[in-house]
Amino acid sequence: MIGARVRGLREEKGISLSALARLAGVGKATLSGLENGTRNPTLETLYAVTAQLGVPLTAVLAEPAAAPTVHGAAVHATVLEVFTDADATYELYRMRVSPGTGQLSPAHQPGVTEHVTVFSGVLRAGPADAPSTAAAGGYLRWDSDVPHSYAAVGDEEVTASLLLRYPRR
Amino acid sequence: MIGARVRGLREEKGISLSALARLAGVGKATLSGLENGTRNPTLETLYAVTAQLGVPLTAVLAEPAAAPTVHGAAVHATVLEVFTDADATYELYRMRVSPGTGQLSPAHQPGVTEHVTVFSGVLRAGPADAPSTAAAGGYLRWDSDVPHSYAAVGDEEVTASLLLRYPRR
DNA sequence: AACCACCGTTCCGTAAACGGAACGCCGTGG
DNA sequence: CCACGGCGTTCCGTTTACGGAACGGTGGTT
Repeated sequence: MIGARVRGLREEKGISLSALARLAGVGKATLSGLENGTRNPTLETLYAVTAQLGVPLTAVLAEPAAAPTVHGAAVHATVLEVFTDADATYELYRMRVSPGTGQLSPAHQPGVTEHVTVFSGVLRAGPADAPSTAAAGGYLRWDSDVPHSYAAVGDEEVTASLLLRYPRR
Repeated sequence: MIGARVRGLREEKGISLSALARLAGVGKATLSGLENGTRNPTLETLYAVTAQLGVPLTAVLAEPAAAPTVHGAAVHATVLEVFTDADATYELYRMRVSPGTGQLSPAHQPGVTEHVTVFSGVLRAGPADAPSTAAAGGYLRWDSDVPHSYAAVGDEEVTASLLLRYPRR
């Protein structure tokens, strides 16, 4: 599954397995085995690869505790970073919302807030009974202790960053 | 360096190397080598150990030093992601601001905007002549075509995400 | 003292992750 | 048509991370 993430990131960059192996200074056999999950890579190997992909190691490591990716009818989100401090835990996602049907998410714990900055497209999101709208460069924030919705306005896919803040209990 | 973190976490728990190795199901030689940095562990090994320590893998992984970073007197930022679409280019940073002296950044091109979500601490930032303040969970946004400043309020380090938006010219 | 339990390191044979080279496959072009 | 280059996979010899067993050191008990 970490192999799938590496492969996904690589294909997103439009670069071949051979080229990435060359750039990262690892054997093609190594990278092939890593992507296919038939090897158990060392940190050194994994770091060489992720560094060339321009992402932190954490971007490809599955977190059993927190939901690494959130899938839904319209929303696809991948974790960029998880951060914990004395007061709260933060999860930073890269989010895509497909045009068409929206998506409804159930309520989180009280105190949880969501913060969205829109990269491209127009997003309508927030509490299910009172969503707001933001275009590229815009920002939305809401308390997510009630059911909330996400939807792309128009027929363009929305790209955004989503920050989830879980206060310490 | 990752070995030092593992050792620190283990000693924090007041548990011996032998005991942790037994719990995690790895050899004492393996754990010893890992803590002393004389081995280059596989993911499997590292995960077995961190799981017994009760921390996520990310807790012991050093921040990727090879990632592009922007340094300043008080601000330290690393790129998480760069994204380009038809209208603009976005750069998403993880940012830390040290307490004490603030930092002044020169103006960017007209139309460039900055968006900050604070993770921890209290940040005062924005146009140099009219900065705003935000605490953990707060959000700031400003047009950065004028000189702008960043400063930590109080003596706690600020952690935040910074999104820079460069409209297409 | 001797004994014991446990500590962390080192030694060593085995298992496996490594890189390089070969392989088959597929578009391009002479 | 058949080279040719680049692709991803597989084969294979080398390197090295692995666990078990020894080792010396330390503190507690009799």
